[in-house]
Amino acid sequence: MDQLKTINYKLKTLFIVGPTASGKSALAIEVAKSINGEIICADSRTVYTGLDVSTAKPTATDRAEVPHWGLDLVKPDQSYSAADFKEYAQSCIADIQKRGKIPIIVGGTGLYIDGLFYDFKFGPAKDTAQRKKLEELSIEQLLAIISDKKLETPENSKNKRYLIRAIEQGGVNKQKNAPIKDALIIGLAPDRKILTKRIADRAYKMLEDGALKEAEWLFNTYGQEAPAASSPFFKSYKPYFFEAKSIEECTGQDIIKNRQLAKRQLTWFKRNSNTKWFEDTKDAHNFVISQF
RNA sequence: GGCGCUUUGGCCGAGCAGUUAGGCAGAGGUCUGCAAAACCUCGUAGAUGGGUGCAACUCCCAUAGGUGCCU
Repeated sequence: MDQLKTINYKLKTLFIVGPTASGKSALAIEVAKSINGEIICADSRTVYTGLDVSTAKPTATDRAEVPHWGLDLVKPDQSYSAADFKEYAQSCIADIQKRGKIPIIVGGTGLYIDGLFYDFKFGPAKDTAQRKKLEELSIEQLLAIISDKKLETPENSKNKRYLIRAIEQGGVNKQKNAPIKDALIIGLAPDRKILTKRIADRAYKMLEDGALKEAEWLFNTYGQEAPAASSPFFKSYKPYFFEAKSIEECTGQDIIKNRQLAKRQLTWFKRNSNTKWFEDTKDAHNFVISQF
C-alpha cells in the first residue's frame, strides 16, 4: 500500500485501451471529468474529417464536456501514420500537462498506443514513389531484394507490407524501449458475448444516424481507394453502392468485420503486461480515481 | 400418383474408385511510418441401410429429405 502511494502522486498520464465498442470513449469522458483530464484519441479513423458517425467519433456534446484531441486532423484522401500520430500526440501531452491537467490517451489503434507508450523510434518516412514500385513486385522478388541487400527478413515474411517496409528502412526495427514513466494503462474488455451484442447494436445505430450518407460522400468525393475507406464500415457497404447488394447483407458483413477487428485488437493489447484489465466500466472508473 | 434430378464438414462449393480442392464463418497468432490495415497457423466431411470391388465420398439397389416436370 505504501508503495502504491508513492506511485500515486507521480502519475501524469493515463492510457485507456480496448476493442471497438467496448465503451472506452464513454469511460474516458467520465474519468476525465473526475481527474481533470483531457482526451487524446488514438484512433486511426477519427483523424479523418467528414466521417463522424461512420467512425463513431466523439460527438459535439462529448467534446463540449471534455476537450478532445486527435480528431479531424486530415482529409479522407490523405495518409496518416503511427509516426505522425506520435509526434502530434506528444505535443498534445506536453501541452495538457503544462496546463496542469491529465492527458488521457484513449484508443483502439494498438500501434498508435504502443508508439507512445513504448516511445517507439520510427524509421524513415515512406517514399511514396518507391513504395509504389515495390508494391508491384511479388513476395519472392521482395525477398530476393532483402537477401541481396543482406537485410534481416521480417518474421512475417509472407506479408508484402512488412517486406516493403524492411527494404525502405534497411532492416527490421525491433528496438524495444521501456514504457514511458509515470503512466497508468488500463484496458476495457467486456465479456465477449456482450461485446458482440454491442458491436451489432452499434452497426444498426450507425445506419439510423446516417452513416450511409457519409459513405456515399466518401466514395463520390475521394473514391473507393482513399485511405479513410479502408475501415470495416466502408468495405462492408461498398457492395451496396457498387454491386446492388442489400443493406441487410452489408450490415451482416459489417458486424462480422468489426467482431474480427475486436479480436485482433484484444490480441494486440493483451501483449502489454502493464495493462490493468477491467470488464466493467464502473470498476475501471473507480480504480483510475483511486490512482490519480 | 408417374418420370427425372439431387443430398458433401457450421455455411457455400469442386474433383476423384485408392495420395482425401477451395471459399466463408469460427479459433489462435504476428505486428515499430498504410494498423478499423496487412499477414500467418488450425478443419479427413461425404443423408441412412445394404451391395459390388483388394479398395467407395466416388459404382449399384433400397429408404428418407429436398427439388423439377407431368397427370
